[in-house]
Amino acid sequence: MPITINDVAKAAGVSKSTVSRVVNNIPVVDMDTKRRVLEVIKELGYSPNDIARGLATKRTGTIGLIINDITNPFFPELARGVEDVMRAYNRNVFLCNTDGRPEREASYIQLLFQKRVDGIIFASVRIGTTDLSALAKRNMPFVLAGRELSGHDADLVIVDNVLGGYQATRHLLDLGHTRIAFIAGTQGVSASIDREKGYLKAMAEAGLAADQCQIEAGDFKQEGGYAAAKRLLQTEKVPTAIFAANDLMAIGALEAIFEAGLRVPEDISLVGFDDIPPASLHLVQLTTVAQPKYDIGAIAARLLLEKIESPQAQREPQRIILPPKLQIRKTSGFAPQ
Amino acid sequence: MPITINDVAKAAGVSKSTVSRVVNNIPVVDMDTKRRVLEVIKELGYSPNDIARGLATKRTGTIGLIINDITNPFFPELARGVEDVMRAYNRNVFLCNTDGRPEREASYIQLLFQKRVDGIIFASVRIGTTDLSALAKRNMPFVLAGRELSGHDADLVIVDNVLGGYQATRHLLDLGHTRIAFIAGTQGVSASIDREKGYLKAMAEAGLAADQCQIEAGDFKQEGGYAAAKRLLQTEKVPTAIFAANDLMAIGALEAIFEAGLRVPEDISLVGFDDIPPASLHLVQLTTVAQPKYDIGAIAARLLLEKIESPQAQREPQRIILPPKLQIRKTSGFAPQ
DNA sequence: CTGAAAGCGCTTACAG
DNA sequence: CTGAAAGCGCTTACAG
Repeated sequence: MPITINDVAKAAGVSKSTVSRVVNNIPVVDMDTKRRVLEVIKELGYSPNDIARGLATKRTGTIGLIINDITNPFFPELARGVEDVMRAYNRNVFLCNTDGRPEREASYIQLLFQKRVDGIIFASVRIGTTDLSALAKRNMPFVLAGRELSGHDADLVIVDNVLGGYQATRHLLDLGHTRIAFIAGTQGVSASIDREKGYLKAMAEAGLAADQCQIEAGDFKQEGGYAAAKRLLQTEKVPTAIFAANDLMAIGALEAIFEAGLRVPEDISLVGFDDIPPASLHLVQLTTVAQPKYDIGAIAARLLLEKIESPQAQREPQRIILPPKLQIRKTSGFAPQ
Repeated sequence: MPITINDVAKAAGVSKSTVSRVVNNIPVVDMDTKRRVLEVIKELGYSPNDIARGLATKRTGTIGLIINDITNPFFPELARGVEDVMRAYNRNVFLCNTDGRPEREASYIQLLFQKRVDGIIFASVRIGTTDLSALAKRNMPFVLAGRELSGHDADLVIVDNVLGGYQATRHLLDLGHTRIAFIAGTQGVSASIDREKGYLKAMAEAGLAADQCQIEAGDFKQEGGYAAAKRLLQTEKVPTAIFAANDLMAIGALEAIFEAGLRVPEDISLVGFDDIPPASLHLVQLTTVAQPKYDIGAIAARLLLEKIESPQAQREPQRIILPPKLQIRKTSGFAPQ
């Protein structure tokens, strides 16, 4: 049996109240008794039961991190960001993969409720409205990371997707391209919509009308990027540059381009978004718009801790918008004549 | 305030004992009262407090997953494996990154104790002996995934590293190579030692004496592979093939080889180990020995659940050895004349 | 500065 | 089949 606060109290000749006070560093207790209790704790190897503490205080020191899939290279860095700050505050984080499936998200939220987590971070997942009201009903603190939630202003931290899309397109325009295609991400997702906005804005500024824009549907996955690029290469006016709404699709597009026997960037330039680790591989060298993935996670974690610490503070939801950073590598070059 | 078992009991006109019984599906309770209680539960939206339950039962339904770094592409799949089976059993998993630092590992173990996890999975981390005795003292169920622990036979699930090393080397020998170098992983780690054993065995079988083997020190990281390959390329007898103890180092080696102006596989063949996602990228196409990463995680999770469910069963520790699979891609070819 | 007591929300023998 | 009671290991007013 693990030893409890009672064992310590008995051995130190004090009440468990005092033991509790020294464990929680409540300054009232006498120097000498504190020392004695501390000694006994060390001697017995006592470590407090956070479950019992959680029942008494209604704080468990745990949070949930809900993501699509840790196997998608966008997420590990973000997860590290949240874990690192949570660890610094002695919090533990539950890893929850939903694969973007609403029923899984709902059941995970339910499970996290039962585990009485102190809060939840939703990273790049779409939250259903029923889930949202469930969160509200329980008064569960949460923050959004990497994706907006239309029609609901929650605390969130994201990159400036419009600006990022603009930067990518601007870069291509500066290289002399005019036939620039855009491969969109999953339909209806704010990240894709905003990157597209940036693309359209840059195109318009360059005097290229909307009907000169080519937008191809994608899904944020490698296969979707591959298929979209394939379609683009079969159009009458093959673009000289492609901006893909994320790196996974850009990598898929790269494959399609090579299969078609074209060179990058001599024949076609390519720009992605995210800067996932494979993008910087020596063999890939993808030009892309980097998101501060680690920071997104870390800042979201700090924001959540704030909300947990001062739940009564009915302050406005915070929207933290981080700057994207164009990372020029080898897949973008001057437009062919 | 969230509603409790007492609220349900009152509303249903029964004692909380019966509510508890229907919640836990204990078959004794009468059909009608069960139905009534179930109705009230639905109506009130009651969900049991797992913290309180945990205090009473000494089971929290949580486990810890201790890994080096989720950002290392080896781990996400393994983590998915454990999470998927834990989710299927309504368990939650705490993600713990240690970066291989012993003090972090120790403090995480401590934290997980306090959270009263039901068990711990250690994936590819070295467990210190003090940590080991702490686990034993607390009677904490644990299993090892992906790495052995010399001098202690715990439950573990790993790939057959000796066989994998043998397969990789054999493949190179079959292609006519004789000057085959090996880039080792972190010193003293069983995975590296065993892969080297497989390498030496294959070399010996081919009649190549130990003094014809070139072994270069590495660290399982990309930079280490890069540096090791650089050194190999500067030796008198540049090898015609390199077997790196993992893919990250193989990718680093690839970079060094290209920088030296050599072609792969025409000038040098390269084989890795693990089959991490970047290895299969169209642009990389690394020949490698695949580990069933997902399965390692999933099987470790099942093993841990077994241990948790029947702690008294003093059965022998189980050693589950999974077969590796040679994945031939584009970085290995016939030896040059 | 310290202790006794109540309470957090469950489970589980023990009676009936 | 059901309920009253004790207990899980803490915290936290409340007295003193």
